Amino acid sequence: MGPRERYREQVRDEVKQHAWEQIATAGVPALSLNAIAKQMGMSGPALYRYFANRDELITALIRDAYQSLVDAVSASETDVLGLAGVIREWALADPQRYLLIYGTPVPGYHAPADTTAISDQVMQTVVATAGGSASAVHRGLLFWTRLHGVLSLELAGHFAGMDVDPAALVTEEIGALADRTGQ
Amino acid sequence: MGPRERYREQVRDEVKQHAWEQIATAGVPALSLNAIAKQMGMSGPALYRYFANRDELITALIRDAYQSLVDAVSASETDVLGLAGVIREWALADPQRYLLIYGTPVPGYHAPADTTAISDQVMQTVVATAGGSASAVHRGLLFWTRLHGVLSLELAGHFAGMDVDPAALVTEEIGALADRTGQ
DNA sequence: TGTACATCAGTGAACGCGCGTTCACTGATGTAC
DNA sequence: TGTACATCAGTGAACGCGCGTTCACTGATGTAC
Repeated sequence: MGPRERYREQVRDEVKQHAWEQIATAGVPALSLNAIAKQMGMSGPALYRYFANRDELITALIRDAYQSLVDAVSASETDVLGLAGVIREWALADPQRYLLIYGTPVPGYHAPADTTAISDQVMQTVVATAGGSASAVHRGLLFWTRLHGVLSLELAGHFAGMDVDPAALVTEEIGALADRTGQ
Repeated sequence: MGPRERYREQVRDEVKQHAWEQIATAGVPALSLNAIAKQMGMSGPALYRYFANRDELITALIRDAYQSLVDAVSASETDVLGLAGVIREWALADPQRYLLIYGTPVPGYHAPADTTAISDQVMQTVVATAGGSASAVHRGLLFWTRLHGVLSLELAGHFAGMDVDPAALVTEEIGALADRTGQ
């Protein structure tokens, strides 16, 4: 990798970093190439050296988000309950990153096929941790729906003023699943 | 209610109807007063007779969505499993209506206090149907997180190509909850 | 029943804004001899 | 080690667009006498 290529990677990373900050502040729809360029002290068109267009930048962010989740999930060798904790921590560490993947889909935007491949990897880890048998696939599915149910309502702020302990809820729901192992 | 007032209501309703169509097509962020006016054969500024600004229109939509859910939920006198079915049907009938309430929140937008009051009504029905005791509140919570877990993943298309029957999942998860009644 | 007046729906022009994206160009940087 | 050339990052101007919103105005509609 020559010096020019290395520089390209650095700038691409910096652009993505600013993109995440924008998403965190005002959501995906407000993500603007011009605004990012301004933040970086560059002119708008300069970014087109690094991303073909706005959609390609969003795609890169989604890919990174999935990859980061796969990494977090692969690195942890625990039981189902531990796995749920890892995923929850990952989501809470950067809510917008979780919501970019599992939040309300942006109408009109279609993720490229290879991101689906990465997301399957997450599911595989879930299934593997849940057991490995045929019914484990089913338990893996329940793992997802239960965790996502608590997590997405928590991140959306729907527990506000309801005296709810989301962490305890996750422990309860996923713990009950773990007890079913071997049934 | 005089004829002018009646006419106002009609136009407001028509505006909201077009707004829902726009949301269904391109999501909330793409909702535009000018575009709605054009669809109705009016000039943009005309809509300001009916809604003070864009945010007030969105608030009206959210209020209507909540109210519609409360109506659907109040009208059905069934058990927990039936209630889950009613809510799921309501969500599937108009996914964007469900997502406007329980989807990824729009950063920067804060719903007025009275919509929170209506959403509490939904929760009350859930709790009442789940039983009525103190632990029923807890079961009501689990009802929500489990149903929302399946439903939101289904609407977001995350079950695509996974050979999943969402209706069966809901039946299984909510059914298991119902069995815990009296514990 | 007919007229006079007040109310209010809707128009068109205008403002300022920021967006994505293209294009021709400058100037710095890396590379090959 | 020094020079010549090709590569490529970044600029500034420009295009067309649609947005939310304000404002002065016209013309129709309902209301009071």
